[in-house]
Amino acid sequence: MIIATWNINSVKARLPLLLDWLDQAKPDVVCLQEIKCQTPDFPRLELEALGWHCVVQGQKSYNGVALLSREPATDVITALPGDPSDEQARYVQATVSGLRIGCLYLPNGNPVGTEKYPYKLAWMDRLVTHAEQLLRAETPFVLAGDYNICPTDDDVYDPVAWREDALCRPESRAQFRRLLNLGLTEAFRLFHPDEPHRYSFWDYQAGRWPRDQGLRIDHFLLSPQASDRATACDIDKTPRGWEKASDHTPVWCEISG
DNA sequence: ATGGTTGTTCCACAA
Repeated sequence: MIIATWNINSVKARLPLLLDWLDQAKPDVVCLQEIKCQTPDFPRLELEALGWHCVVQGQKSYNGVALLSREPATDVITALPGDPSDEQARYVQATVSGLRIGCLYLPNGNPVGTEKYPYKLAWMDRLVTHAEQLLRAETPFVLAGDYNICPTDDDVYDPVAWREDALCRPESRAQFRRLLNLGLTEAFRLFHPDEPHRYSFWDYQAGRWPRDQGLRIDHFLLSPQASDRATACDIDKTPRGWEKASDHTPVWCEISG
């Protein structure tokens, strides 16, 4: 079973590229972030006609997440628990073929010094609490998405320039490590322990893509039972080079059984 | 020090 995560930066602007990539990569589950549309405006009919089941949590203008699956999705959750007043569409979760899959779009947190940064850290508090709850069930799960966190300096093209950014600050990285310390495994590093400078995002500005100056911020965190079954994880750079590309490229993980 | 894009919406903001 191939699970992919892709921040597509508007599902409407990116639908042709999404359909091309689904056709050639043939994933079984796709976690999408930044669909940037309200739920009724999601291209559900087009995707269902191609055999996809869709779980969608949209929002006007910003954010928005969706989970596509070849097999039906059950036990759907459309918000991260822990703050009923949070109206930002950043989390959906469903069970597909016995595997529980969370699709998340973690807050960016910039500029640090505004309310955006504490919102990010508080959102990660809630994610830690939610992961603890999932672990108690002792069933395999995957938390996939745009974490807006560079876990280490190896994941940044210029660590000094990015040191104070919300994606790299020590408090952000400490929150990410709390997830690992629960017993979750970061899938890309499991299979690529000695490959610094592998990125999943390249800014549109300043020639970052042609110079390969990127960040690795799209991740898979695996529960112990999911980690046991993981067979591969990699970044598919190809779609970032296409015309009208998203600034993120897909990351995928294979889970056996 | 500067660089200088994209999508959505409205006359900026978020990334």
